[in-house]
Amino acid sequence: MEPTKSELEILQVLWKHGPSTVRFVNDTLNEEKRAVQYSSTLKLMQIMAEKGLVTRDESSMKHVYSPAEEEGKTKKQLLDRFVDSMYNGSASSLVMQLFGGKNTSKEELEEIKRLLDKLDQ
Amino acid sequence: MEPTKSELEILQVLWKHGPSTVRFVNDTLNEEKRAVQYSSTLKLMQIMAEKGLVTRDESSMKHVYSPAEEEGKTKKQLLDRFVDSMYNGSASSLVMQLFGGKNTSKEELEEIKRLLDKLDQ
DNA sequence: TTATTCGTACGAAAGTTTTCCTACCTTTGG
DNA sequence: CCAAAGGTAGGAAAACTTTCGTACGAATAA
Repeated sequence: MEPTKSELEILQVLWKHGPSTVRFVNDTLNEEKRAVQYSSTLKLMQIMAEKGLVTRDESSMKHVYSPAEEEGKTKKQLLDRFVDSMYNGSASSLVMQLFGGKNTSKEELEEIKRLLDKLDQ
Repeated sequence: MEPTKSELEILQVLWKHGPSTVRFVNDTLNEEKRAVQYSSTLKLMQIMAEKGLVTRDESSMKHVYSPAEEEGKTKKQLLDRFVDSMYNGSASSLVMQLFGGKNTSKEELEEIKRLLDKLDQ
């Protein structure tokens, strides 16, 4: 299923830091993103567990939540959806949009091409 | 302001076909996307006019709606936001995600590199 | 032991987005 | 002229997302 905006923020924390408690996720969100109450984060993570976006280990009193899907898999899925809805499925259109502006340096373009070369082998 | 998902669908129709009536947009959505009532599309487009996402010409009885912003400008904005929230602002991460999978052909990669070369000049 | 702290669960409510019913006006075809 | 078709406006409601107060049990420290 599709994570919402807030759910995605929580997933990012889990992907970055590994299996975590609600307390940890909430603290991280408050540091890195925005003020939010513990009970709000808890609620959201409970909903995510119901939806199957995360799993949770209830063996200890402090439940430990883990992402249900790999970061790459979920992100690729969201990216593909984005490309479909915005660029009619054309990845190269997206790339042009991304680098077509004036604010892309020669160096950055070279870097990208180098990365693409690696893929090519 | 940020278009919502449905609003974006409407903008896409307007960008693709130029200034249009509600009737035309609604028909197009029903053909290309999903079943939706005329009055729903109307309402949405009225809201978009209020928000300033579209302008409308009321001189005729059939109001004609136009996108307020250029397609490229809006899309670049949304794309940048996407890169920020998903890839921590790293465009090359996104590109890797996009082409990193097994399902990218050599030809497609070459095509992309050719396009990047053009930008480089 | 007992008060405090920390955890979960639940429900309500607020905010946002989407949908559509209905009233009412204008245009059009017969 | 009159009925039918097609247009806008507005409000209500449904659906979805987000927030948080509160109850209550478990752990902890004094």
